[in-house]
Amino acid sequence: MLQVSVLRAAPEAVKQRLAKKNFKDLALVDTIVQLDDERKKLQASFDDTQAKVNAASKEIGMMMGKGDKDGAEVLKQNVATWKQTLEPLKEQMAVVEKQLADALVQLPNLPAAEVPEGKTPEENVTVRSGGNIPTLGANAVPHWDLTKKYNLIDFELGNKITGSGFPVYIGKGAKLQRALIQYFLDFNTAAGYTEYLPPFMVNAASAYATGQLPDKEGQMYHATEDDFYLIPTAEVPVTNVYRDTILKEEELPVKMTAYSPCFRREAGSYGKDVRGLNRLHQFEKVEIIQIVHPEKSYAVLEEMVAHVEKLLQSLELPYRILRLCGGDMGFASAITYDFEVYSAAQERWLEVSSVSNFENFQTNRMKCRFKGADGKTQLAHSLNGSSLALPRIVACLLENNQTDAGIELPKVLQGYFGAGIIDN
RNA sequence: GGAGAGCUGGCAGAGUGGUCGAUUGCGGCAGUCUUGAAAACUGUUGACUGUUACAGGUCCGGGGGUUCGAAUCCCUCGCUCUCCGCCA
Repeated sequence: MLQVSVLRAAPEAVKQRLAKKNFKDLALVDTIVQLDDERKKLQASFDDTQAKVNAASKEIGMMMGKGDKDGAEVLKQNVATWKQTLEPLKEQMAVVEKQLADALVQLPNLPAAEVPEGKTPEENVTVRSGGNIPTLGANAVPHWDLTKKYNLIDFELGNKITGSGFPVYIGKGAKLQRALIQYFLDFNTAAGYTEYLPPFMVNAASAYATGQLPDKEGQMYHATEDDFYLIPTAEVPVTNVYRDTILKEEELPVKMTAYSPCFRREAGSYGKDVRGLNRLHQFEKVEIIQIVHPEKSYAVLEEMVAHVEKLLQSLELPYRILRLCGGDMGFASAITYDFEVYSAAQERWLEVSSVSNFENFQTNRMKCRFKGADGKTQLAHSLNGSSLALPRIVACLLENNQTDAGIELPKVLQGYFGAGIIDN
């Protein structure tokens, strides 16, 4: 959530930047400043009266001590009168504060200067690409045929047990998942990330802190009996490690990585987009998260992009890195790089990672701060990225590396998988 | 699931109706001493809000209540610990 102080300082500049993000309701900025004015006015009036009540109460105590019951009685009358004016003020404040908070959470984060203009995915900018797009033989097939051929994943069985979008990994398919998770975690911890294994359900406060609530409530599975949400990404529990925390400056940067299954309701998608492993209700993902000094967050962003790129290179997959345009970026992000790998049999690019700098948008909501060398407390910056999401990586590994003998695995996975090829 | 105890500042731990936003110790920071460090001594050290700066206001697990006045009394919710039961 944006800081009101930022809006107050330069409302017109804020509107311009919001417009870049394709945000329509720009008048909301003025509304928020007005509500904040009103809030301050009410608060000042309330505080003044409260101060009088406090002073009088103290005096009553002293009078009682001296035995001046009559004097105390007079003051009690005064306090009673003041308190009557306090009640309506309190109610008005509650209303204004609620309106202010409701309005504030509707504003998305401001895009960074280097975010390209644009409204649709077509306007994203390709930063660079790497790897080789393979030329497949005439008998090459998409991954949903390969998983059947080698008995790696049973989608229909998942339908029976749970519903569509909940695949069942079997035999070598299950082992490949385990190999990838372990490889990704090892790759991340080798780069200095501390591994976490977080809860897969969170309470509402945690979901609110990372911005899943209130805007994306419908996208999470909700266990209503206990009011817990199944996590849509490890970002939610792991970022919340530092909710309501004041770090010491020397504790930064905080680097965390976590594997978790991810649960997404993702209603309303059809056809080829959701076939096979392209879009699921449950999938595996390894996430990286950093909490850093505000002055360093953009350098760290580049570091994280390079990290994910190195990981993709080690998997020998053809990839490209996109800088998302303003209109295609997420709500909380100031800048986002998407990583896509090329699915040779489907002949399309699939998103496998998204690396973002949230600046202080998340940390403001979470109250994640640090105490600087000057003794001042200020908000930290947070960043995260997938490193990596499994299903589409698996889709590309299977499709791009299919041969008559079986699926050839990249070198880095062979030790983890225990073989160099997936065959019958 | 049953019974009991508890939740106070980074940590430990006082405080049971009135100058308490909170004694004290540890830790942190600054200084004295020292070639330097340690020890010792002295001072300092919560967050939020508000103001140009003061002042002022709020916060003792969350919420509500009693009272002129609540960390302290009452209600309620949450959590932690101990014992018993059950259990991967």
